[in-house]
Amino acid sequence: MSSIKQVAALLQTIGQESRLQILLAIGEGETCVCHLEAMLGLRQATLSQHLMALREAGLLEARRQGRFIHYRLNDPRLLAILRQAADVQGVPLPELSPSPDCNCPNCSKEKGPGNNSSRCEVRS
Amino acid sequence: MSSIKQVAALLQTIGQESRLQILLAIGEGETCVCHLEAMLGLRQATLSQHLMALREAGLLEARRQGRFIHYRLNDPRLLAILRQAADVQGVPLPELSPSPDCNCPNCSKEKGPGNNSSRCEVRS
DNA sequence: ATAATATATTCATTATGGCGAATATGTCAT
DNA sequence: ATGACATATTCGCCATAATGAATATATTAT
Repeated sequence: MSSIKQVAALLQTIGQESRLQILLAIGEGETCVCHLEAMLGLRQATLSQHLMALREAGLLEARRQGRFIHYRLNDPRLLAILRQAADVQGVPLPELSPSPDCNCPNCSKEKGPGNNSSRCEVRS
Repeated sequence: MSSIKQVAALLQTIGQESRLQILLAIGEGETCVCHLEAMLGLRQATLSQHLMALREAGLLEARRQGRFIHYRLNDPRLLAILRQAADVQGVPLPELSPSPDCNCPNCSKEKGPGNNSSRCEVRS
C-alpha cells in the first residue's frame, strides 16, 4: 500500500467524532471499556465496533484483565496529531481523562451507598 | 459545532488519497489546477470537486489569474499534520513539488519541440 | 460575436461506513 | 454445570461521500 494510502487510512480512521472521543478518553493512560461506555454514552456494540476499528488500524492495544479489557494508545504521537488538528481549526481540544471520576455504573468506587464492588479496577 | 466535531471534520476532509495528493502537490507554494490535473492523473471534474471540498473546509484559498486559478494552502500547519501522521504510520511522506518539472500538457515550458506557450505561468 | 480553453457545478449512480438489533464468546461466581 | 456479566462479532439498513457524465461559467483570442 502506498504511503499516501496509509496516511489517508489513518486520518480517515480517526476522523470521526466517536473515535476521537475514545482516543481522548483513553489519552496517555489505560481505560477499560465500561469506563468508555459510561463516559461517552455510546451503546456497547457501537463502542466495541469503534474499538475494533481502532485496533485493526494499529492505533489501540487491548489487554485482558479478567472479564475486563483495557485499551491503551499504541503511540502517544496520535494525541499530538489531534492537538495539531485542533490547533489548525482554532478550537480547544477537550481533556477527557476518565480515570479520576468516572461515573461508570460498574466502577463506583467511593461513590453512592450500597455500591462497593471494585470491578473495573486493575487487580494484579 | 463542538470542537471535537470540528476536528473530526478536518481529519475526515483530508483523510482521502486524492485530497492528500492535492495538498502535498500544492505544498508551501501555489499551484494551478492544470498542474494538479496532469500530476495526479485525476479527471478534471473530480479534481475540481475535491478542490471545492477543500475550499469549503477552509483549507485552500483560490486566486484567479486570467483563465487559470491558483490554489494555495491556507495554513502551512496542515502539512505538519500530514508529516505527523506519516510519522505515526512509519512511512515516508512523498514530496510532491509540482513547479519544477510539471508535465502538464499545457505548461510545457522548455519541453518537447513545437511547444512554446507560457500558459499556466503566473503573468502579472 | 464566436470559438477555444480553464475551471466549476449539477445530477445520478455507486461505494463506504456508521448504526442498531441480535447473537456469540470468554470469564468469573456459585 | 449454570448463570451472570463484559465484551466481541455478525448482519442488514441507511446516510454520507466519491465517482462519472454532462453541462455551465468565465476568460482570452480571433
